[in-house]
Formats: sequence, structure tokens, C-alpha cells
Amino acid sequence: MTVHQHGRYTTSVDDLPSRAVPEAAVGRLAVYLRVLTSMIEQGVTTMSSEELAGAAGVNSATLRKDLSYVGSYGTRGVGYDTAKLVEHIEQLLGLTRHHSVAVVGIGNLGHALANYGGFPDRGFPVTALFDVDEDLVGVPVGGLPVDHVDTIPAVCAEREVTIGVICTPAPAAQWVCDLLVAGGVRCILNFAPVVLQVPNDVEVRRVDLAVELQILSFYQARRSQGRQPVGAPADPIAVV
Amino acid sequence: MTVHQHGRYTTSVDDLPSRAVPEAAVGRLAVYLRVLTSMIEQGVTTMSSEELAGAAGVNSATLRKDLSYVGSYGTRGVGYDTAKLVEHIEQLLGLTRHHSVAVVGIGNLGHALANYGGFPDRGFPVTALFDVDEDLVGVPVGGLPVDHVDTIPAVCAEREVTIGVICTPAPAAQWVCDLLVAGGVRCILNFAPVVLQVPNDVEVRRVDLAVELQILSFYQARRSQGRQPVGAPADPIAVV
DNA sequence: GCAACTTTGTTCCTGCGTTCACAAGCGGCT
DNA sequence: AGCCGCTTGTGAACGCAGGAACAAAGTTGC
Repeated sequence: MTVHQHGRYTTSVDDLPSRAVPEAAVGRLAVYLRVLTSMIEQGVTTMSSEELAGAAGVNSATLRKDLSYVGSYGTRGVGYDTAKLVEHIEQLLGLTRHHSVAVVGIGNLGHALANYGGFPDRGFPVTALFDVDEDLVGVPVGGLPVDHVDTIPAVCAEREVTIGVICTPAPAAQWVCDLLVAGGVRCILNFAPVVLQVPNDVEVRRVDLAVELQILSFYQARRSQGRQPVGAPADPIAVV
Repeated sequence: MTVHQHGRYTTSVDDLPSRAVPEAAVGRLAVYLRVLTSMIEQGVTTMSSEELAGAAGVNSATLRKDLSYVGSYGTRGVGYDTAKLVEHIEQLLGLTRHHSVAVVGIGNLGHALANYGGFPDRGFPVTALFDVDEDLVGVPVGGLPVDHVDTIPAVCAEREVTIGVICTPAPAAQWVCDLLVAGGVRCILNFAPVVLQVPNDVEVRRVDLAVELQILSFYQARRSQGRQPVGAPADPIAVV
């Protein structure tokens, strides 16, 4: 699960072009974006709300409402111009500029993220790596040398890091978070199982793998607890 | 972001003990659980809703309502017995039994998950690893040899895997998913940026790192787009 | 050029989830 | 033993998000 730590709202900054965008809509827009780019690669130039909604796994009415937040860029009777739509969504999501990412905690997960190609491809270049382990400092991971966590404020400020990713053990998370904030980082993605305390102007998103598994466990328990006879799987593979 | 793929509901299975638990509440319960176990380790035997809510980062009223779903195990005027509460939450989440986990796709992320100690510690032992790469098959990762994806149905059925974790590239995700379902897996955690098609009785949760970053990017854009003077950070570090 | 069909954009409405607020209940103190 | 204060549990209100339905708009075919 990912919890938007505090249930804050996407209040419209005064009278800016677009009105307040619901948090859930922002997440879906990112999904539409991926579907759209994928379709464009396949040469699709136009899509109806029905098609796009199907591919993204949402209701078509919801999709149209989401798209109305970015503006009215569809053509009635035809659909949406995929290229134009991508352009406008990217603008709304602030993806026109690149966001420099710093990864803190080069353990298993940190390693994976540092090497993960999906980030730079989507406009999120990883420009800094940090760890406390002196043996790791200086070692290049994914082509980038690891710096010591003590240098976080200075390095983040210098390289204009906008997003910090925390992959440290739980006890170190708050400390690291404070360092990132001191370095001017205002957006944090937290993989540590801790609720971080941050100033109001800092946005934290938490990804908690254990919680995800526990939620799945809950559904599993619910299902087997029901009156389903023990050895009778419902319908084998009825994938659409 | 993590999207519960289809907005299904936690309908109460007829007249079972606990009523329908809202999806969001299930996620929070998992968080309470972690906070509680951590507090127990520190010797705390009793907590008020206010304390626990603060540690979990939620409203105390929300917390009390969440706990009311598991039953009334608090003492008025005192608070909750931490040990008893943990016990009951674990029961509700189905954590009394162990859930065998299979990881598919031993790339960077899969590697990290296979080595991640947090899973077995919390009752989610990783019992199977899969990949298409012939060179990887047989190689032990985190003490467990990798099997070929073709053997997913057989191996999952044999080892009674209840949760499948998909860390493959996007194009392979649906295929792998079908194999897992064929192997009797009914709970899937999907890291691939794809909306999976599954039978009704299969629960899918998606964790999309790129989407998480894009949501953060959105907030960043909103903030800097506002009328904040360029070089004026609000209040440096006013962490509570 | 007109009409009919298609698809968007929006309005309304329903329903869930969160919060507030209060009554019930339990322990400690005198 | 009785009272007081604290904390739980829940009933009610509020607010947001999602879904259905409709009107506006534009295109295509004739």
C-alpha cells in the first residue's frame, strides 16, 4: 500500500489554470500517460475514452472526468489525440522538466533502484547515492559513486535534487529524512516502515511492502474463511 | 502509487464475526500492527488511541473506528492492551498462518526482494524464485535456487504458494500472472507497470514506482508554480 | 448543406470514508 | 464505597470520489 502520509489535498494554488485535482486522479493520470505512450509507439494517434479507460482498467466516466482536470483536449465524435494528450498530462504532472533523484541507503533495494533503468527513461535521472557504510562510499553503483550520508545536505543542494528516495532501515529513516529536507528536498519517497515527521511543505509518499503483503493476506484469509468447500477452486483460468 | 486494481469491496462474507472492513482500514491496521510490535519490544503494555494514532500518523477517531472492526478489545479509561491488540489484528489479517511467497523475475528488484529479510520475519517466507533466463536457473539467490518460469504452476502448487510477486518487465507480466493463477496462487503483488487481467477470485495489488515519482513531481510542480518567491524556503527544519 | 451518429464534457446523485461529538464504562482516589 | 476523570466505542454529519445519464459539439456520409 502507499499511503499519502497525511491526507492533504491538492488544493488549487489560488486561481491557477487547473482547478484542484483529486489525489486519486493524479495517480490515474500517471497510468493513462503510460498507456498512451505505449499506444503511440504502436502508431495509435487517436483513442476514445472507452478504449483508454479499458486499457487503464478504470471506468470511462472516471477517465473523462480525470482528463477534464487537465483541460478539454478531446474532439467530440472522434476521441483524444494521443500525442496532444500526452503533452498536456506531462505538463500537468510537471514532467516537462527533469527531476533529479537521490537514493539513500544502498542495500538490496537501494541497489535495485540505482540500477533500475525505468527512472531515467521517464525523466527521473538518479544523480546521487548515499550510505553510512564507509566501505561503500566511493564505490560506483550503476555508474554513480556512493557518497556519505553526512554530505546529503550539501550534495543535494548542489545537484538540485528534487526527489529523495529513502531505502534505509527503519531506525535511520527519520534522520536521513531530516538531512534531505535540510538539503532542500521537498519530495520524499519512503520505503522504510516508519511514519516520517516533516515540515508542511514537504510531500512524503510511503511504499510499504510488508503492508502490501499483509493486505493480500487479509483477502486470502477472508476467502478461505468463507464457506467455500476446502478443495474446490472456483473457476480455473477464466482470464478474459 | 498502489492501486487496488479493481475497486472491489471487502464485503462481509455473510454473517461472519466481523462486518465489512473498509479497504483503507485494512491498510491502516497493518500499520498499527507494526507500531504495536515495535512498542511491545520497548516494553509498552498499554496504549491509548491518541498515542497509537500519533505514532501511526492518523486521526484518533479513525483509529478507534478501525479497531472497532476487529472487536472491542480496549479498556475505557485505560487504553488498549498492546499484546492483546496485536493478537487480534493478526488474526483478522490472517497472519496466524504463514504465507508462502514466490518471486518471479530475478532482476534487480527480484534480487532485492529475495534477499530482503523483512518478509520471513513477518510471516512471509519466500519459498520459490523464478526466471526465464536459463543462466539463472539453478543459481541460488538468498539461499534459494531459481527455477524456470515454465515450472511455476507445478512448483507453486507443490509448495503451496499463496502470494506471487511479479518483478518481470512489463511485457512478461500477464503471461507470468496466468502461470501463477494456474498454479493456484490467488494473491498477486505486481511491480510491473501493467494492469493485469485476472479471474474474479484473484486479488491483485500493484506497486508502480514510476507513478509514485510522477505524483511527487506533480506536487513539486504545483508548489513551484505557485507564487512562492524563488529562493525562499518556507521554514527550514521545523520537525516536531 | 443537412441530418444522424458518435463521443466528449459536465451535472447530478449516490455511496463510502473520515471526522466530530457524545454517551457509556472502567479505574483510581479519597 | 462512591465519586471523578479519563478513554473507549459509536451514532450522526460532512465532504469527497466515483458512476450514470444527458446535453453540447463535431464529424462523417449522403
